[in-house]
Amino acid sequence: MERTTRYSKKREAILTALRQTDAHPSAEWLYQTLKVTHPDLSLGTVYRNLLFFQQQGTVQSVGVVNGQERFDADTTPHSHFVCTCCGAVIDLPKIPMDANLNQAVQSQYGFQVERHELTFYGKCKTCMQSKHFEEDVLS
Amino acid sequence: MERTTRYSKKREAILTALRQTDAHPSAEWLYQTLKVTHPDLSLGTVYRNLLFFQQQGTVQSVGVVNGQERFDADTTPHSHFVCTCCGAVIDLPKIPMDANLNQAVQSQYGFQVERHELTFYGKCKTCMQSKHFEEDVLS
DNA sequence: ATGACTGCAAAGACTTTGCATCTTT
DNA sequence: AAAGATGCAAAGTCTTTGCAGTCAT
Repeated sequence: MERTTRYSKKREAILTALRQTDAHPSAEWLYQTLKVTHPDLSLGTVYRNLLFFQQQGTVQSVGVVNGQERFDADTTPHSHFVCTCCGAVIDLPKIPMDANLNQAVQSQYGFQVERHELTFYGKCKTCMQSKHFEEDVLS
Repeated sequence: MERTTRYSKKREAILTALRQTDAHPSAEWLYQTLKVTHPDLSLGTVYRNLLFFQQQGTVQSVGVVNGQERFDADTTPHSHFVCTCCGAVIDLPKIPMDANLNQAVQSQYGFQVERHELTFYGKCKTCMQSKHFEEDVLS
């Protein structure tokens, strides 16, 4: 039996929120943001729909930052910068991904490569300017 | 006051175990492995020492795979392959990292870039050969 | 009506932490 | 003796899940 998909107001709201931000939010962020307009939203629903979108290919995880998984509605290949100080995840459209690398790994190692991620780590502008020498939140 | 570091048998064992494998193990893996020779080892100690090594720069995290953080005692820049089927993390020494990219991001975006990671995702040879069409364990 | 979707809360998984004890220096 | 390191267990976070009720088709 094929499992059918039905419309859901919450699901639509979650995807819309994810598409309207470039913050690569966590489940918690989406939950807090959407609770304003959808007071009866449940955190479990956010998690369930994020999983749904990932299986659908609509949304991709950009990894775990500071213990929280972060999501991106832009599934086209692009690299990211992660601030080890504040945890911000920022798109780097000017740093292109090399699609040939997948093939290179595939032929040199014999793996079946689906995609790759290019992620930079360091301090974002805001954190660079902060006079306080605070500890990085990331290892 | 400066905090001094003292020798510890357990700490040495943890680092040695991490250096002797290329499996990019999790804390749990190290704990289970070392419990054989160090029956009184505690999982908390493994976590505490992994944090210690990271702050020291001796060990690096290669990210969270399947909910578990994975560690690498090889801190020289190199790329990785993550099997989305079995969770294996494999070094790709033949796929070099481009050290210039850090500088490129730094000058084009104004961030203070410390390092970058290049990670490929797909199926390893073992999982490719498995006749069973099992679900990927990763999203 | 059927079965997908949700809220709620409990459970699960991984990691951190407090405190008494043991070790290193 | 002083202070770091550990064991143990409790606590803390983030995520998943069971179930009864709700909603879309």
